[in-house]
Amino acid sequence: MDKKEIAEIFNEIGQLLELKGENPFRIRAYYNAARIVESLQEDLQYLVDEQRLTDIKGIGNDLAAKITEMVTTNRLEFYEQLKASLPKGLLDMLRIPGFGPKRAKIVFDKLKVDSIGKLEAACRAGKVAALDGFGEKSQQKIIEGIELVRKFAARHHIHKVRAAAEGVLEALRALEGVSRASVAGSLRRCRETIGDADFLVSAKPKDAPGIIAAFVATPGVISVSAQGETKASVVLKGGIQADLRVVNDDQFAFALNYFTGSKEHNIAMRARALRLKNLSLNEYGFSPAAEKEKPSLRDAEGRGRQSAKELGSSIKCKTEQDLYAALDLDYIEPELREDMGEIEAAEKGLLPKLIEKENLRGAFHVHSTWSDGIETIEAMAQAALDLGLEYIGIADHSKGQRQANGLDEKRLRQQAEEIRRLNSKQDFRIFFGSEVDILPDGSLDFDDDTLAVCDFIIAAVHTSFNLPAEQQTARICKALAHPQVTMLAHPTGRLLLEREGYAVNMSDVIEAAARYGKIIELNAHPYRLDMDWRLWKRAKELGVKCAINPDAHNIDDYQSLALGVGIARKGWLTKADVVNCLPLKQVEKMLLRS
DNA sequence: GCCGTTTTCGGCCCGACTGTTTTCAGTCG
Repeated sequence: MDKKEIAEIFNEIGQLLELKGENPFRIRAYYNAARIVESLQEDLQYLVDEQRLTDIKGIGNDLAAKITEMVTTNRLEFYEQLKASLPKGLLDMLRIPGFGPKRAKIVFDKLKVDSIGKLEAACRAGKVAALDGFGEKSQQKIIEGIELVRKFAARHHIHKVRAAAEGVLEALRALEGVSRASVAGSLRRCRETIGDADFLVSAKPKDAPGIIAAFVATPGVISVSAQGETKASVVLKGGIQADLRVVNDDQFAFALNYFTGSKEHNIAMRARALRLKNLSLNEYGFSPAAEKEKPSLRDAEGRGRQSAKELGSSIKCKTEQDLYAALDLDYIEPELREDMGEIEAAEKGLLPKLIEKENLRGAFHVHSTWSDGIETIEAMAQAALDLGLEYIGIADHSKGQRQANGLDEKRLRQQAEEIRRLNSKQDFRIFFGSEVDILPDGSLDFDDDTLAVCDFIIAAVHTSFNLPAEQQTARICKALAHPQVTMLAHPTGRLLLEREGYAVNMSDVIEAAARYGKIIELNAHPYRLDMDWRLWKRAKELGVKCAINPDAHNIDDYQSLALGVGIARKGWLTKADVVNCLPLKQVEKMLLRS
């Protein structure tokens, strides 16, 4: 079993234990282990062989034994038994919003409901409302939740959520009484996919209800899931869940930090506040750590909450920078907040200076009317110049892409002429490349003499998506070994290709790129946004360079470069890691060398 | 199930909202 499979099993164990009503801390240990294993960089087999699993924080004797069992025998007895003890459909039901393990257990015990289908039938028959702790409203919410699950099963692509969020944020900023407003959550952290869009606003308490009311009435809101005095949840067009919180301005930095997350980063921050300063940290501020038997904050209707707020004012933080400083940490950019080493690095002053959008001086992988682009080379070059870039790399499709009007050897040489002509008459450099198909056996769509016509070659998989992972990986690694290949296009092509059954072992691909000194493209195109940020972190460690490319087929596609930079930041990439941050002269040198 | 300048037990982050309660449990982030 590989890391991903093991992580999935640990996650599932966590859910199953929740359904059984197990100790929540034991459950957390499994979720935690899933995350740790998935992002582990060392080879699992080595760790098992050398019995070093327990050296990893969060993995004790028990989990180490379970990992060892999975690695060596390809199964886990404990998991098999656990799974067999509960009906399979129970896990599915947890995907229904507002319907967690406790309720799943109740409907199963009382009504023998063990699937989403049966749950829906029971709701429609009015049986769920009659249960203790349930009612008409819960029953209706479950029905709506089931509809939502069916309609919008997946997380949303960040391009889509960003576009929807921009309008909402603008509307919030324009509201009477709003002093500061920001997006938060995974949108701010720049995850490739987003579960829901989080918004945070600061305002005087008296203005909060009006702001909430305006938020739920924002154009684009199709339904309201929850509406309180300081918090509301809605569904935006396209099925995007959006949450808003309103806080006082002196709480804004704390709340922004809290709601930006990640959850794991928050937990680490709170633990640090307790350990180092004996302070309790929440979304409103710092407060002295509570005594052992803490008085119930709920009892004294309102007063408890108020006193917590008063205590919170003991250390003021106007900005998140202040907050990190209060915990003796350098400021941590939102993209890094995954509890993947950023806190340790911030403590030691070792955080990298992340790449900025302004650092980009050019972009490779631009298409034109020569293949399937909708603009001429000249128009694409002009648009790039208007954006402040100094160069682009044209890379139209090779002859294998017939449907995309791929260029054969003859047209490729004609295109070389055209680009030479354009370069001679304008003060902007166009590099001449080709997006060459990697054939199923790993060879390239052009012979070496033809490849030599180009300044650079982007190798790309466009066919045989459904090869077994091992074969797919070997195919790509073979192409990377080709001396004339400069970079690899859309290495995972996740969002487009996963649907086609595309599977590739990216760790091997990154290692091959390191071995042969090849560049890996970070494809920022909306349909191809590439590679998990953990993989970019790995690539950086191995010294593999990245090219943030728009895969542009029209002028608007350049806009996605900004998002590409966000993902690169998430992978801890700096200017030095990204080849299109290089000035023109150095790019020329680099391409001539290869 | 993990962890330990309070280490082999007793902790483990914290609060809002909802719907069902008449004092709270469940869920979510």
